[in-house]
Amino acid sequence: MTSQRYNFKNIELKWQEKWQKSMVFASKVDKSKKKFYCLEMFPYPSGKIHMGHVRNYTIGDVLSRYKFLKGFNVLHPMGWDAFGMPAENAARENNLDPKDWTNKNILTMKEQLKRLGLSIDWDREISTCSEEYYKHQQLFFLELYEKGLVYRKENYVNWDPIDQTVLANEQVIDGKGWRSGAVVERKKLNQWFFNISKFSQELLSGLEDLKEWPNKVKVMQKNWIGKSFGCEIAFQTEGELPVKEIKCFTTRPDTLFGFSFLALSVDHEISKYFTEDKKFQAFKKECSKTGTTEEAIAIGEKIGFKTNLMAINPLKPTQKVPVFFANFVLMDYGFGAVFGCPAHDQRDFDFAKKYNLQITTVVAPGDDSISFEVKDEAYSGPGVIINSEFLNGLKVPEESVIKTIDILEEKKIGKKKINFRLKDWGVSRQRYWGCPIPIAYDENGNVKTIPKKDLPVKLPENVDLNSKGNPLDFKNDWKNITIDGKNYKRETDTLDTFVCSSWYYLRFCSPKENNYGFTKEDIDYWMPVDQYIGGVEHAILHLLYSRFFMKAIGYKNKDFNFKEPFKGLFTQGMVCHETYKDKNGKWLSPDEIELIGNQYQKKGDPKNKIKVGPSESMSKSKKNVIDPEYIMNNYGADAVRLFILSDSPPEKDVQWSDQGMVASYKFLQKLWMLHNKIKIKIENNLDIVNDDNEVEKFTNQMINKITNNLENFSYNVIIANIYETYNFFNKQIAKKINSKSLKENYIKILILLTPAIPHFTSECIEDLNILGSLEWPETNSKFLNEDKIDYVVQINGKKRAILNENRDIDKESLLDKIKTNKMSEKYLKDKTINKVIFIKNRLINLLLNE
RNA sequence: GGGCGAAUGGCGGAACUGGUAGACGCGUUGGACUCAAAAUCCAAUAGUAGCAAUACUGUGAGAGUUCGAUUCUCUCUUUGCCCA
Repeated sequence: MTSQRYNFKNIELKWQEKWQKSMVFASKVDKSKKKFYCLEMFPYPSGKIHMGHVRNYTIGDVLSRYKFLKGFNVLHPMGWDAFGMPAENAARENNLDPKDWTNKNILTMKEQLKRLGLSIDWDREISTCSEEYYKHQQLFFLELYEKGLVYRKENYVNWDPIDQTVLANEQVIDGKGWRSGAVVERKKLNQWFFNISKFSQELLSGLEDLKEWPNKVKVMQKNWIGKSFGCEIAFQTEGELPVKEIKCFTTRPDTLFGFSFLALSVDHEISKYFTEDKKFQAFKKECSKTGTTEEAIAIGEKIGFKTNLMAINPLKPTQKVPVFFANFVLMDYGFGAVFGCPAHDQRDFDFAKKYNLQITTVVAPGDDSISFEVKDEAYSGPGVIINSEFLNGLKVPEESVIKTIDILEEKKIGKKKINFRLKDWGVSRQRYWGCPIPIAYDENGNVKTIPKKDLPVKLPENVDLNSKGNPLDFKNDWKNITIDGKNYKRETDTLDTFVCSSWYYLRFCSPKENNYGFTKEDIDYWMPVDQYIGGVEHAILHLLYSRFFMKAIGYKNKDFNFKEPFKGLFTQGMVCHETYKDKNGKWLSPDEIELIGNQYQKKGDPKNKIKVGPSESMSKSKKNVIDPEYIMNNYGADAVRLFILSDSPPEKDVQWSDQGMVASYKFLQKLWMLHNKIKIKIENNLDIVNDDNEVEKFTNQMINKITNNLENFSYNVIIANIYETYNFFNKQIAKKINSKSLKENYIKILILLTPAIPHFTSECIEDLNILGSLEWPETNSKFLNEDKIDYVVQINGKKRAILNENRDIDKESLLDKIKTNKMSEKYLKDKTINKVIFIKNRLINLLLNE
């Protein structure tokens, strides 16, 4: 006798053990079957899983299980993005080894993920901090170096002068170090770069082939790559310095008659003539205080340092304008020099106002505004060129830019040029907990690659994490090496963790291959990833870097036969919760408060009234988190899966609701009761009725609905479909019903529910003694179309009646039916029908003469 | 400032290529069971008027296309995200 209560604790554990033992989710290359590679972004092992993980992996699991039941050979792996700063910080705070901290977290989180009942092939588990993983990455680094895609150059970093360490952008808060509070300086360091900009055009064009990517992600990448069409102009200069010309890149050569100054980056090569100039050095230091982001430059005050050089307007040689160094010009855009046209660029406008430079309007908004003059702010919109001699009248922007470039080329003043905003990828991190770079330097600082046979370069253990700066710098026994009898010092920077995540999807195809990161046979079969699922926060960097990595590996590699790693991309929304602050403005977590009447107060402290804030993405800092482990222990994995899928479409944010969670739990209990009732009817062969196809019809319609909703990622609607199914069967079961048909269709229904609530349906199927493998049910189209249809009858476009009539009825017959219906008395009496609009099997609209 | 979305009951959200707006869930209300409560079950639930059948209004605001618009076009408002 089945128990009346659904005991999720025993049942979920039982099935998780069964799945693991029988290795149902183990995947191997099988060319006779169609493959499906489903990948969710792998987690950072921060300690415990959070609701965001639950949502991400539940979505992926629904898809994997569906494809599995559809007969695909599914690859659904999981691993750990295990290098990175939090481990180093946590280890320092708790006096631990980052490795131990990380591995402990991995064990915890793996258990939690298993507890969710995911259909993961755990045999393919990888961890990026293991030598088995990063040794291949070091080999890739050397290969890319050989192909000329890796190079070293000096670049600015955020430098914390107290901690003597390099800070990541997110560690700089209001211009100060997050830990020390010291004012952050810009400092130049030698760093390694991946030449991603070499592929700018390819990365841009490749977006067009990504048909199954959300458009917004493609737009974001496109903007990030930032292709602009413009012109390179060499300005002749006069002055006391031995400088004859300065090259600029501009997208607005058409505003050249509005030229009023030339601005250089403080790192421009001309700055070498100012190394002795104390005022310039002070100015340069001042510039280093403003951030390097484009936004900081746009908001910050524009300051300049006037040189004694004058630049000549190539289109109007009588005009000579001053040359400045300015803080808003960056060396890595164009040539580190821009020409200033204050009337039509707000940045230039602000600068010109400050230094009292000429502002000449050269674009007017329309033909009728030739006398237009820029006054309080720059005008950057469309219009026509004015005040520009032979350029006058050109339409901005569609003809002005191109025609001006033609003229400049003809006069041999400028050259057409395409510029990309995308900069090369700096991969050096002055950190311990990362993949070592397989490079050493001789005593003169020359680069020596570590011989491939000596890989991996292992990350040393027992380092002193409390030292200032990068601990590897102080690890002399590791740092000093000899290669072929010569002494070298190792590179002590480690690789950006984005490198690790740029190829992990390949490693999942060949997780145990020892000689190389993957085998060709494996990736030829499994790649590309058919569906990649993760947060939109990775829309730019991670996805762009991964696409680059694919191209870099394929570069000069004839064997390589695919270009894009992720065929389909799905970006899921976040899990949100209200925020709570107590009377002192301190954040409180949901379990620290209680509702008394209409007012929240702190538990055990009735005087402490709580202010409820808006719902925001769950975050530790705001304490608005719900612990998945607590939820799983109290309600079970299937109930959490059901809830997390139910309330919002997966691509949108979902609002956590305790009531919704409880409702999902209760629903499973109800579903279990229903199962028991159905089971009794089936087993006892009750109610043998011959003429009963209601159940069959409903089931077939539901197969159709759920299948379509699965294909469209409408997972929230699937949950509604499950509720509908319950409501239907719960009504049917009270009636006399054909047991044989009930059994056949109920099994199909259980399969339909499996992607969402796999433990539950597995238990039900076993409970009915159904043996053998299960397949996704096919729709019998004969049940999809009802024999009778509710026809909407509209009079002058307004719904007036619904007639239940035969399918495929023709216009005239339907009209006859209407005329004999009682409604005609009310609406059609004394009126003439002017026109009839008839949509087959749907609607009829009668237009009357009033 | 630019780009891309979004706006539907008290709430989360459904609605295939324009064709019955509000599926499904939450909440609320009423009822059953109970000494009572919880749990469970049943019913109602966009608004207005009406005992009711029913009628009118209604998908952020305004216009347009159409026999017909939540859906398509334009303008505006609010809001989210990304870039600046």
